[in-house]
Amino acid sequence: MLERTHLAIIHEVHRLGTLTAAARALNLSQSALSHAIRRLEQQAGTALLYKHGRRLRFTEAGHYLCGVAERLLAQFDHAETILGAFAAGRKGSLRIGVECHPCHRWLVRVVSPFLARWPEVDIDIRREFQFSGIAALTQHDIDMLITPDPLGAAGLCFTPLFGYEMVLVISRSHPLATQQVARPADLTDEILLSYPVKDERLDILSLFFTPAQCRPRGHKHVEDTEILLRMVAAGRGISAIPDWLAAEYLNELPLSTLRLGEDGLQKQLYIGRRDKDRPAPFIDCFLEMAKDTKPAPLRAQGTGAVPQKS
Amino acid sequence: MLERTHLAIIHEVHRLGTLTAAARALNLSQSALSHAIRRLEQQAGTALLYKHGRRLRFTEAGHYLCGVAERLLAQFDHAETILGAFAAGRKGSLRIGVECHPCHRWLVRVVSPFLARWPEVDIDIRREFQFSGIAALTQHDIDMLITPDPLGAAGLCFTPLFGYEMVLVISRSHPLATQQVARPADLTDEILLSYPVKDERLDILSLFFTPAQCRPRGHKHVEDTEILLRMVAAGRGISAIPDWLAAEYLNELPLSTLRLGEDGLQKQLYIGRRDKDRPAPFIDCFLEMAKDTKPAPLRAQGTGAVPQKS
DNA sequence: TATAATGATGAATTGCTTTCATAAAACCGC
DNA sequence: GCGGTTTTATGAAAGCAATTCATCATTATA
Repeated sequence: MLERTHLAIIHEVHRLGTLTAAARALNLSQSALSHAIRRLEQQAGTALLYKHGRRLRFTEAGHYLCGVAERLLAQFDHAETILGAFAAGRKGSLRIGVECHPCHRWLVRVVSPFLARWPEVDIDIRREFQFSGIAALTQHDIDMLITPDPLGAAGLCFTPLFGYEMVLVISRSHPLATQQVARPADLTDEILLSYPVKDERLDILSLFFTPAQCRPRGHKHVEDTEILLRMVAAGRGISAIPDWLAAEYLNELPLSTLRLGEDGLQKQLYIGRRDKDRPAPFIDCFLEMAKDTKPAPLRAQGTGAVPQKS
Repeated sequence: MLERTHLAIIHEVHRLGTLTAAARALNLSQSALSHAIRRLEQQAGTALLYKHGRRLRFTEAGHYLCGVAERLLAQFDHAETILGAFAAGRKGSLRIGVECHPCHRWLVRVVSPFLARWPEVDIDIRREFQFSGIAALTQHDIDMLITPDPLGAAGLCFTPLFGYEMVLVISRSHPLATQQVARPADLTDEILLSYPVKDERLDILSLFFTPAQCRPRGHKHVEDTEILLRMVAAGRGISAIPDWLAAEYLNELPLSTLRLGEDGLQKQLYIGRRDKDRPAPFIDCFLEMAKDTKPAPLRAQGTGAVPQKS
């Protein structure tokens, strides 16, 4: 069986011209090389080298193998370099799951500088999970989960990123736009626009409407934030989004924000990972960068909700 | 050091899912694989596999190595196949030296069918040698030499291919065109046209003029047979070429051929090789095909020389 | 022609790989 | 939940293949 050592021997003999020199270069005895080549020749069934004077020359088969050696040895070396990068924690991939739909905008602000700092790390962002984000994390489908709902599961740990408030967005021409606070009963005649997520994962339903035992008149799913907010601005529905996300659109679109209930709908974003993951420097770094990247808070405005400390 | 066996193990574990199955496939014990992987991981400084339930899953580094394995193992397999072809004598290269300029036309008639029969054999034809063709053969610069002058040298052997006669070619309108035989003294006023070869290697000089102690009025070198013969046909000189080569042009060009001296200038073409060369089937085959490819003899014609038995 | 350099070879040794025996963990069916 | 089964991990012993050592043969060099 052709082995890497054989290729190394062939290569060095070709490079240095003599067995003796090649042996020195490989920290082996001349005898070892002679034996090794002989064995290889017997296995291959063809000569690779022949004596010419007191030096060695390559047969055709030997020359061929020489070319193979050059190519393969380079690939071995490269593979070991990459493996070294893995070992040093420079290289890797980070599959990030996001359970919070509007977080995408914030996430790209973390990812861009991260990619610049860790050129050998690949990032993959996933938003769809077969069961839940937590399950995907435990099953090693993803390496990190960004979620507002840190459901405990064995072997996972969650780090808080920042707090925010879910606010109601309505058209600026909406009758309620003059109020500061919205109550469930005020909204029973509205159409709720939300990301395409199961009802139980929509805070405005589970934490606002349901406790008050009422619900909006209708509910439609919209995939894209921009489109969702334009529909709200056009008076075709209401929605609940994080305050910092609303902040980004208040100048662009005729929107107003209202607090959801007296105390507001306070949330916290978490980043979760597996406890036992080998501590890769770039993972820690991603965490640091994520923690340091706070979204711009919602500026207080006439008809808007008061922003929360984050 | 990353070895082929490591790659094979990684590959089989990936393919079959469990160490036990991979061990069976590799005719090794499960323990051997476990130890081998552990060693590799320690050397690499990074985990490659981790337990997930009672099975194994790949880490990122492991996955990377898996890709490396797939590529490298394929290359190893391919290299061994090629080596097998060398061993079986299907593959190789044949560097053929030609010391007889006009033989090129004959040689292509041998080479074309040979290449079709031995698709894995490369042929390289060389006509220029640093010293001589014989030297090139002994020094392994070429593997075969086609020459009319089998100068003995230790370790070489020559096989006769066919006999031929060097004939004088002159323009059909030349005064001598009516004769059958040319004598040196008849040609002292002519311009000799020859291939660009040293004088001592020109038979018409060393075997025809020099013994008669005379020489042609002038001597010019022409590289290309076609051009050389067109110049002869135009009356701008005379030349000596093999009878079978002349035969090919007698219909196309207004040429006449004359015997050089009473007995003609008889030659024999040989193919030489090194004694100790491993007997590659394709080399023997080339020899057979060369022996079987006789050039078309010169048809007897009114003003031409009588063709020799070959 | 003596000398140095190089490769080849056989026997002894070394060292790595493999196996064996066994433990530990995890899944499966009842 | 609890044996039974499947799978990996591990330490010690065994086996085997690669390496070395000592030496010879050959060839180039001064």
